[in-house]
Amino acid sequence: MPELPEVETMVRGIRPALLGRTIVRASLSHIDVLRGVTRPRLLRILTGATIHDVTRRAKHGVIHLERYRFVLQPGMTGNLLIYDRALAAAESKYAVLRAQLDSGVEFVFRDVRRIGTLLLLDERGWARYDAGLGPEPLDPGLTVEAFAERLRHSRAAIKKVLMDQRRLVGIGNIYANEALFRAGIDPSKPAHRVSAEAWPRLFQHTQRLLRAAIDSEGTTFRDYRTGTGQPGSFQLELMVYERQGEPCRRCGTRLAGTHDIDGRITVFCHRCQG
DNA sequence: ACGAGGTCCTGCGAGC
DNA sequence: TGCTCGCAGGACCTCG
Repeated sequence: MPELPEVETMVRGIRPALLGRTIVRASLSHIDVLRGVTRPRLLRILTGATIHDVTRRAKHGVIHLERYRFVLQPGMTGNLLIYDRALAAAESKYAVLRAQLDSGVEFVFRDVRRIGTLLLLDERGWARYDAGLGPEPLDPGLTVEAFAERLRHSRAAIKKVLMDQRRLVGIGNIYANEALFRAGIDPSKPAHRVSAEAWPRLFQHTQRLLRAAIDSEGTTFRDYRTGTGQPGSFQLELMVYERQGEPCRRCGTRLAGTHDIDGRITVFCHRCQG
């Protein structure tokens, strides 16, 4: 489930191969991933386009073309991949978008479940898209005050608020669970009741967690791979996610699992996250 | 304005 | 063995 660290890793992985390259041929196997653009139009614009930059915004990859930004939202099982060889049958089966570069390398958006989406935005569209997203948690300009201010007014559970991309981007279910454990905050606590002294802790642990996960090239359970096809390794460092029923790594208490918040699996330690 | 809940997708594993 | 069903969840939508 690509969240900020996974998308950052994929973008870093594909960037060197894409930078300055021209797309000589493009194909799209399913149109249900497209938003606001038709297949003929997308392929017409991609073909012959030169890639000026590849960046990340929130949990999305952004391929900068001359007049457009091509936004790839991996969703749950989406991958941004570079191949310097022919694809095996199993690899091409789920290759939703394929783009041959003038270097001979192939860029692929692979997505088994196709919850992922593709957007082609002009400058106005990009501005609207960007404005609808919250700040980047690793932006050096983001202060603890601004972080807390954006989250603390909601009456919803802090875990749900932390995952709300309009308030703060990049955090999904895995890192929300992990950040709240590391900060010692009960995931079900309404955000407006989180204590003043807990916000700096949450801010610091969230940043530290995301940086560590990037260093480990993300968390791989099943589908996620780096831009060059390697699994990440942060799954080895998870404290709570996928560990319900197992002992807390800090105090040994049996970790609780619940679907009570936003219908998503929440794992936490009753003792460490009182 | 805000929050809750439904929908899209397919592979996988549990249960019968 | 072979089937059904529930679940995984990011983004987006509608409804209250």
